[in-house]
Amino acid sequence: MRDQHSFYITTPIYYVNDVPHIGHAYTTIAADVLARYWRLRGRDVFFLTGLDEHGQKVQQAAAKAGIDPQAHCDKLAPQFQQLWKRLDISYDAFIRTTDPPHKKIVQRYLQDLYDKQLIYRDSYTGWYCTFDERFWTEKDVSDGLCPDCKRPVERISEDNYFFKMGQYQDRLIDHINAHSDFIRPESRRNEVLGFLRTQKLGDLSISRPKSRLSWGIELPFDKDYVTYVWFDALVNYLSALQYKAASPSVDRYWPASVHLVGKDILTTHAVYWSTMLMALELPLPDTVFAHGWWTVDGEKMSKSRGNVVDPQKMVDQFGADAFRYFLLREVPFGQDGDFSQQSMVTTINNDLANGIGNLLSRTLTMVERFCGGVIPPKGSTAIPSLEEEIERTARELPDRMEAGYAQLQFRDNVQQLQTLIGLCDEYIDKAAPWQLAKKSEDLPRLQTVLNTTARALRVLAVLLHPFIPRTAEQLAGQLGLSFDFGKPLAPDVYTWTVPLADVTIRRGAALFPRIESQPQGAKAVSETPMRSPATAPSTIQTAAAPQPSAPPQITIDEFMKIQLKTAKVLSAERVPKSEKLLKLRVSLGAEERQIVAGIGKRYEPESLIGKTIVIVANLKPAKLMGIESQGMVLAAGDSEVRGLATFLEDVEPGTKVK
RNA sequence: CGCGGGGUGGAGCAGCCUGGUAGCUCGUUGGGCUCAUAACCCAAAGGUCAGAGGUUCAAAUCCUCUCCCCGCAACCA
Repeated sequence: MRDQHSFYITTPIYYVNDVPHIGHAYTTIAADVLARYWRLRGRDVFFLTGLDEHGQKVQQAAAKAGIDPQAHCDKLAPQFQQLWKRLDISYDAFIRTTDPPHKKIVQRYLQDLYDKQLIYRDSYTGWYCTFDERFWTEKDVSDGLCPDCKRPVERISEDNYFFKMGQYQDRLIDHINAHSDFIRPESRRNEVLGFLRTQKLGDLSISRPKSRLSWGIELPFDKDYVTYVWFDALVNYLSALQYKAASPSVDRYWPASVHLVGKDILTTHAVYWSTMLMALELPLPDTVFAHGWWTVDGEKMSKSRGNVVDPQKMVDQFGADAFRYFLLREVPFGQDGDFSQQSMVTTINNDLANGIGNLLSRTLTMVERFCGGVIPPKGSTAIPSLEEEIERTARELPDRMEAGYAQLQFRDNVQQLQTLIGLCDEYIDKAAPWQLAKKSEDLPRLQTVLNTTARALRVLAVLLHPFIPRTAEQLAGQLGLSFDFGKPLAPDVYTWTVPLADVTIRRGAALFPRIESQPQGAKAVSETPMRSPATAPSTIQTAAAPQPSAPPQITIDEFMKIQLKTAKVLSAERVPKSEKLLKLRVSLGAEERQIVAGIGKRYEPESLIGKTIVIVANLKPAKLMGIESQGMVLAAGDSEVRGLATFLEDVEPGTKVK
């Protein structure tokens, strides 16, 4: 079992078929900040990230591209690795679930559980969605469509292997209760506890027959099956230690200190992974931390909206450090946040350009001008109260930051640093070194002002490093110091007490130039998701990513099976308790129909009365929230209704439409 | 009565558990300074803390009800 000195942090392994977006970057940057901080403090850090490369979607995409799945993965993997490089992610290992050693280890664990009779075979019947790679219950499926992605589901009955997850329910509840830091933030912990207390935890299917899915890790005890993707993926946290790190690394690093995850995969980690570990008789991680999600300009991020934020673009435009800083400073870690270009620019200008950048700039200029470019020793006091406050703040800062990091409160930590910067600005203004420089008898006071500020900057360089590694190095360098941030810093660097004097500064470019133009919103930078000039010669093969497949062509006969008719809306009202359903009574001339339509978000019921619309007249009736719907209205838009089909002329109700 | 989160100066949030002068960031206005990246400093304006009722010497904070918003679930025939 790992000793307290070591620190093992992980990100989820990202699905290789995904295009990297702000969410991937967020988790990984947060992990990097922690890793960098604890390395500086001398802990034995192991930082793992990587890729999940198995599963149906990879298999399909590869088939489509006409290449081997492994080749497909090899093609896509670099887009993540390149991004991490640009963002200065200091991972210690990058795992890919197609690594042969990983596969072996997964198989070993599977065999182990099978031998202990914790995995058994049973038959299962259900509706299966190929796209989502999951089964749905009868209740979930409507009209043969997957409730999630709306693609057709298939009725599948097959034998599968199940992990006896259910038997660990009580033990898991006890564990969560006994370890207040196990699931964080607290609201998430309550959520999981609520789930475990009120629902019976079932067993977990951990296999897929090869006939359906071949791209996976073969079950060691049945060569006709591969393992279910989560079993494969979660084990990465353990397997990486066995072949990616210096031996004996399981002992050295397990259990993990922090699994960082997005809130969407909390259950998987808190429940599946925990029970798997229990079954394997291994200790559970110290903390599973679920962070929030980003919206973009107030809207959900999605491919169809075209507002996916491309981290590469952000780096091109603002630089890696500014992007890193913004993500962790904008929102308390754990909560959801909104990304907008505007707030990004504001933050960069205020905190980085006008804050730390400007403080360094003004300090160095004065050292140059008044002290010949050499940081002067401390002289006599200039403004005792402020000097004391700066010193006290700087002395307390390391401990406060450490507490913040222990709680993963990045934003608080950043704000602490801003406080010190603000104090220094105030101090400079009030002490007015440019006035002191005019009289030689004020020289000792001038020296104190510049020395105090330089010392604060030294502290800031070190404490800023985890967030903005490259800039921190420049900052130290311009101060005439050289820190090797790759290694643990001598403890005294953190202490205010160490004198700083007679160092020749090396003034350089502005740390963060101010951004003057007010760009047009985040969309401008995100609309071209790929192939920016900077992502360079398309080594990144985007064509291999899954494309929405074109619908098959139909014949005129097939179309004629659909009977479309005009209908006049007689009455309309909302379906109680539904979000978007309207109950319409329509006239088809001879007959009347009741239709339930999901257009209540776009239209008020009253506004529809008297309108002539188009309906599908021969659709099999169905019940929606208990109300029968005898047809369907035609409207533009996919998940979001954009407009209702109607006519320029007055048309008799019941007229055929084709 | 589906589950949960929330409504605090123009914007975004903290404070609420453990009642006692309403705080932060941004923005706005006025002033100062000139070392600095039109940066920095100071000051000011701006809030019936969603609404109503209750408990209390005292309520943003505790209790009850109402209204509204946002997730999730159900629903897009």
